[in-house]
Amino acid sequence: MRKSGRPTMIDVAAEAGVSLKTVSRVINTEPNVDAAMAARVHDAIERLGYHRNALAASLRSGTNDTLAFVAADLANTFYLGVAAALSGVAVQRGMHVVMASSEEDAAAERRLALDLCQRRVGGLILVPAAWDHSYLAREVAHGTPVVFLDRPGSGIPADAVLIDNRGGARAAVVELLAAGHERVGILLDAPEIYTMRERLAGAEEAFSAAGRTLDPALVVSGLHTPQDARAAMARLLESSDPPTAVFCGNNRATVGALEEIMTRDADVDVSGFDDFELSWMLPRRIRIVSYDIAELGIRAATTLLDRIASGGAAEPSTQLVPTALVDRGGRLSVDAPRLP
Amino acid sequence: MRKSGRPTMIDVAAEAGVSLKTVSRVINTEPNVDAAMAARVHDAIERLGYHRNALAASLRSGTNDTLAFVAADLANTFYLGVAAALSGVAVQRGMHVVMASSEEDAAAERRLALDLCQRRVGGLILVPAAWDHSYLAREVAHGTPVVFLDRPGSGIPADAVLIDNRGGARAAVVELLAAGHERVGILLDAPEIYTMRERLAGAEEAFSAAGRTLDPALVVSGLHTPQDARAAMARLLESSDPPTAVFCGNNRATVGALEEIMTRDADVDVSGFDDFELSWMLPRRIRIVSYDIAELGIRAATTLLDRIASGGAAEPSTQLVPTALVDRGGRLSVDAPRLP
DNA sequence: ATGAAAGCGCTAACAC
DNA sequence: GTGTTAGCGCTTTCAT
Repeated sequence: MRKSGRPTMIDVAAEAGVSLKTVSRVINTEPNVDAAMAARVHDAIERLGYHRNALAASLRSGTNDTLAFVAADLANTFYLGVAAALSGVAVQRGMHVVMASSEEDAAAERRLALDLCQRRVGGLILVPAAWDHSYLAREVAHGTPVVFLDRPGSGIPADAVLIDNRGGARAAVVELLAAGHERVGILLDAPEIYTMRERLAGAEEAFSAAGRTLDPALVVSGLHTPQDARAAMARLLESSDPPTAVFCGNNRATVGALEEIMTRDADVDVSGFDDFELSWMLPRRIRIVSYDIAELGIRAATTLLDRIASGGAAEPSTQLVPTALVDRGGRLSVDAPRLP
Repeated sequence: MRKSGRPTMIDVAAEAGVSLKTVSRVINTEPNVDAAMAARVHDAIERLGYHRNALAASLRSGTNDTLAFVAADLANTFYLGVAAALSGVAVQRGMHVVMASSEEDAAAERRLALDLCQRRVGGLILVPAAWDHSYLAREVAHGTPVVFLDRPGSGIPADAVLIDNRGGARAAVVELLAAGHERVGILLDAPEIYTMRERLAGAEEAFSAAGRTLDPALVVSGLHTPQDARAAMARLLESSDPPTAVFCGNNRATVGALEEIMTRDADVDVSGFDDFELSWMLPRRIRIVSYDIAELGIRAATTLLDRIASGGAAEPSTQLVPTALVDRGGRLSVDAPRLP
């Protein structure tokens, strides 16, 4: 019997008067087991309060039913939404999800990712904070598939699930230009961030398509908080030739810009990437490049699970989640999105 | 060498020309290892691209550096905030966090919790969806500590980290009564939810303290979405003797009530439990029972980690995270909270 | 349809 | 200081 700890399969086998292997067969619902024998085993399991040690099973079989999600910032609702969606898909398919946050730090990402591989997770979903991911080459080669989310990775064969950043930004700016705006400000987070570069590129494409060029004086980068964005917006509005419209590269920039604009009651059209909670409650109408956050998580999870199931034969793919330009604010709509 | 898979400690030992145990010592930075030997081992590790198999280590040692967090609803920003805080504390102390969501379903909670115990997680942080947790008695007895979060559990010795629901609600309603409101509506989610019962009890305490009693006609329960709350608010406002103030039991109720009140431009004081994003941006002043979500996660994680470290000797404790009654909306404040 | 034996990769006792 | 020997609890051969 158990010496001090939990009951093991051996204890169950002894209790049921069968062999170890029979217990294993019953627990894993393998075929070719006598019903009466199975019943005896189940009885013994019940009596002993036995629970299978998944660690041991995983060690022996080499399989693992845990996925890992390394986000760039788990405190961000975006990644949290992704995590929830991921988790839902995984649990539905009998797997679990470990989550961790790199806090946008390349070294932390590397440490976490390798640490999770040490735990022999079944696969890795990674929001790149690092530039180069060849440090994962061995893990991928040894059968731990990786899916990049939100930003592309490099250095290893891996699938990627991204947002159509360029297309979404282009559509938003095309609209501003079509509305006759001559001076359009652009507020962005750090250019080191992939999505910011793509969104800026999208804005530039819109200008090119209109046969115009973006005024560098109206592009402000490195805005990390709404406060940064608010200050930047203030400077733009106080300049000699202020913008009449602004495109914001993410929801923090949008909120900051709005705060300044609303405080001044300035006449500036606002368009921004990323929806945010209660955006529909804003007293002023704005346009938002919106997309389905859950869709991102669902696609990443299914892509990873499929690759695990298939053994990783197929070519790495890159999926783009589409965006939509929508109205927010300006009225209290009845079909407001549910507060999570 | 490796037959097909990853290199093992044995491979490293062979490569470095030392024994298995020496490699183990080097990897676990045990004392009493010759520096030169350690260097040789590190070289071999580097050459082979060896990564320790944490599963095997955990199986053998019986310890596990993964914590599990079973939330009631991972799509809720509240639990996500908790999860992020938890995760931060855990990673800081060299542990990982697995997250799962019971979706407020007792059976799902049980399945998930036991499943995670099968994985021999080091400890469990649980938001109870079930009423009875004696199904975990064996796991707790076998050394898997449990901490209940947000709601108390039952049937097992376990720590709990809760919000001061009663105190917060009482303070909010005391204030409404002190402001001279004769008729105060109360909007709540399902009474099956512990926090709702506590918050209602707090409201009742406030009435008692004022020598008054709550009018049952003004208490509406079972409001799960903002839409439900909005409809309930509409009914209250259309009644023959409508309330002049309303206390909302959670942020969904607050948002729904506000939507109806703002649409009608009704003169109703609003006070609600739970802060929410952009609440400061509301065009109308409200009062919010606020608390530090991260604090909840941090306390739960440290409590669990301490219990794991101490072997679980101490008596189970219950901690109450304090609340504060704060102003929201009514103006654009400069010190707006950061958008996550 | 069932069982015996081997071993997954590592750590914990003991030797030396 | 270092090596040798046992297992952790399970799944996987392979035999019966």
